Amino acid sequence: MEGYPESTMDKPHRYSLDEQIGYVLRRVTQRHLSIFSEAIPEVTTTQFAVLARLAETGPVSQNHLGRSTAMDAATIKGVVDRLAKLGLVGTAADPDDRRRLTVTLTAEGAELFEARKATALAISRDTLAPLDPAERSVLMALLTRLA
Amino acid sequence: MEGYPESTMDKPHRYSLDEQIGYVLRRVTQRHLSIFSEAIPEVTTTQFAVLARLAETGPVSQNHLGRSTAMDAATIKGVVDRLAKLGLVGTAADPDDRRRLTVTLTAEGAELFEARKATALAISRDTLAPLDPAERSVLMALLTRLA
DNA sequence: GCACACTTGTTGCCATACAAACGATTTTCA
DNA sequence: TGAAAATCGTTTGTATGGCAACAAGTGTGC
Repeated sequence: MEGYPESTMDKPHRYSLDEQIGYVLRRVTQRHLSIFSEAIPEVTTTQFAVLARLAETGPVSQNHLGRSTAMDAATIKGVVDRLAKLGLVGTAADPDDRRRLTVTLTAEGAELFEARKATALAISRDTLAPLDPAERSVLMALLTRLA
Repeated sequence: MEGYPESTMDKPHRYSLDEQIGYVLRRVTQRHLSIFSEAIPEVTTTQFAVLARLAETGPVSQNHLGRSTAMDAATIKGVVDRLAKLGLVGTAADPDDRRRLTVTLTAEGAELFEARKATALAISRDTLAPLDPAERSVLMALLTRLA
């Protein structure tokens, strides 16, 4: 029971919303999404994540793509559908496994990703702008351990 | 380095999705939401945030409540509607300003909040569990500066 | 006193996010 | 081999979260 003043026994448990990790995470995420959509209006953050992963790994099944981008099967389906409608990815049946749907980056998708890559990196920097370089490293290291 | 000039020099700009702040934030948030819904299935994180704020400040207008919990006017309406359906908050017209809708914590709402307060604090601790106390303080301080 | 600007709440649309249920297919193993 | 288990994609339902447009009410300046 070490390290938590204000709790553990029979104390009143003051609850300060503004100091809760979940609330702070939500606000930081909101700010980041705002910066992103301002700089890259063509696609959303999750859509861009899918493009980035496809550019990294090449064609993969839809389910596998979802797992590698931290998306539920239902969620990745919606994202892929919208990217397909935008012409940025294509889908094809897998001849070896008829359950599988292989997702591929189209030429337009690859082009858009390459064209916005530098901007996306700038967005990450802008999100972390209030911190100095050393603090950014610390934050990223700590956050990564919570993921 | 102002603006988003496509690329400062002509560097290749490697883009690693897993090292981007937005992606890490999303994954940490997912883990937190999972811990929360497991421990407090009755309401969602945003709904609990509204209960907490109401418990702190007493009755307020719906719009003001939204601003003080970082929610869009459209979002806070949905949250209040669902909390009202659960009987945890009540709404009443403001006699002085007929546009205003005053939101109040009901007895059940106040009771639920008091009963789950300690659990909610435990959820915050669980989310930060992979870090030691000193690291938790650093993370919260840095994150707060990004909000 | 009155046009104009602002605020408040509402609605609709789109995009995640997850749970649950389902059909089709593939794999496993008794 | 053949039934059970696992996987894959889909659909539905619920809940955020943002944007845009809107009506109604309030306030201000002239």
